[in-house]
Amino acid sequence: MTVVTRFPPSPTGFMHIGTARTGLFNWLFARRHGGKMLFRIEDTDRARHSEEAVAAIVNGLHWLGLDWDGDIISQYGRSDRHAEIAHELVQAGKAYYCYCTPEELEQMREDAKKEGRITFYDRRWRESTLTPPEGVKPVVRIKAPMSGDRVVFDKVQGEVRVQSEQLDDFIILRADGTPTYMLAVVVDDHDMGVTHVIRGDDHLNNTFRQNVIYEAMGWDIPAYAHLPLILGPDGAKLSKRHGATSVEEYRDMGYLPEAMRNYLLRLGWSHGDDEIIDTEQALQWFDLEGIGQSASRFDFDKLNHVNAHYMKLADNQRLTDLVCDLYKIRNIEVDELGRSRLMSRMDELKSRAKNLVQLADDAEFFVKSVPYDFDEKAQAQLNEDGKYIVKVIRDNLSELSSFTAPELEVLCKSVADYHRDGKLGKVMMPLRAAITGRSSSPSLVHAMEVLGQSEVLARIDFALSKAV
RNA sequence: GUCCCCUUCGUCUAGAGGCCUAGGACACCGGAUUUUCAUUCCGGCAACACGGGUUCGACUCCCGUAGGGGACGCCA
Repeated sequence: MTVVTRFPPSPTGFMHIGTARTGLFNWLFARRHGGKMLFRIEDTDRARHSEEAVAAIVNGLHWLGLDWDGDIISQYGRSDRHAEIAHELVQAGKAYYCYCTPEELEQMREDAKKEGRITFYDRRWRESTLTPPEGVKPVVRIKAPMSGDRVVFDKVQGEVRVQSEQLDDFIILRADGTPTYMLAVVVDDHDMGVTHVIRGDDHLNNTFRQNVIYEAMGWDIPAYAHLPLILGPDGAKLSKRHGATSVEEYRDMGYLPEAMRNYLLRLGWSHGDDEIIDTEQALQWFDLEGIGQSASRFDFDKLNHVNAHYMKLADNQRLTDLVCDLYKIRNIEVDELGRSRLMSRMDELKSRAKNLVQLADDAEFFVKSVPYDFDEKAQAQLNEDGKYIVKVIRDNLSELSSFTAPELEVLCKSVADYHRDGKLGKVMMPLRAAITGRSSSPSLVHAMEVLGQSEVLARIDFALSKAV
């Protein structure tokens, strides 16, 4: 049997991080078994049908590096088929028309609440021979079993059992003839040949309802795997106030897609003590057995750590492109010279940064040119003492015939020996402030080499003329 | 409120009755390296929610309590 999974987001206009993880798991499982992952938009509700919203999800998926098989299916486009099944069930006596008014339902709901029941519909039209009231468009309800236990065998949660009394005759077709989600998922999953339903825990209860439809139609029930939810760092449901909830936000914060995949994978799935698991490895290891049963909290520290790891592995050319994209957003023009400076120091830059934004901050001085700002700490470095030593360095620098890192280091050391008791920091810090405008930077002598003699001298002159 | 699910260091987790003096990773603390910051490398702190069973033996199995999460729509 070929494995077929599905990725069925609601078109909300962005891709929630939980949706992304579910997508990743479905994708890994399908690919691992040489199967397919289908992509379906859950838009039975006409109001949800939106091209832009779909595009946002597609972009998120692309960025994450996941793909799918076949065309994107719209549930909205399949409503005739859904309605057909609903009517078939009515014909077969497994579903029926219900003419209850919203008021009647509201009343039943209140009564149920009073009695502490989970179900509320009293099935008054189930076997009714009453004449339908005038002018009321009926909904179609399915006949749910009224006694015994219902059981779901879940790949993650194990055997889950519930009493049939907990299920009522839920609606499968609305009064306007459109299908409800419950009907649409089942019909679509069946028609699309889905073998494994891997989805959020919040659907576990729905599974019992959906199985009623499968059974009424005599269809095979797929394997289920319900993933525990991702919570915010404080244990509450992950929401906007925790920071980022959508994958595009993580992209904008400078995380790499391969790092997100690794982090998301480990959040709720494990393979012994392995922590760094790249996608290639995951494709060989992923299984449903490794999925944990409890909800997990999103931890930025760990994400940062994983991301830093993948930053070090990333291709320099690619990182340079990504950083230049960030500079573009910052309105910083990067010419060929700037690019080549970035490239030549990328090995060091990427080993220092936890994410792209940090890398961009760290390397900004490479792409800026002479009038630039000095941050507070840099200004403090350029006091009388600082300026004095920078001036000394400047005089020596201008006479240097070979402007390379080793020689620059020797020079700085000798200046430190001669003027500052051998304390190299006393020399480097003011110099760093002058050249980069900041109090911390990558290796200064290497940076100077890359910047070149005339640029370094120009920067020093600028700093000396400007600093207080 | 009713039903369902969950419960190992602060966090992510390993653990399928004796391998556990409970392992790893992140974070944190200390040390080494370093021109700053960061990296890197060592070392340290830190958990089986609680109460009952079952068993020669329970982190592992069962029951209960507490806590957390989810579901209860003509939403998905």
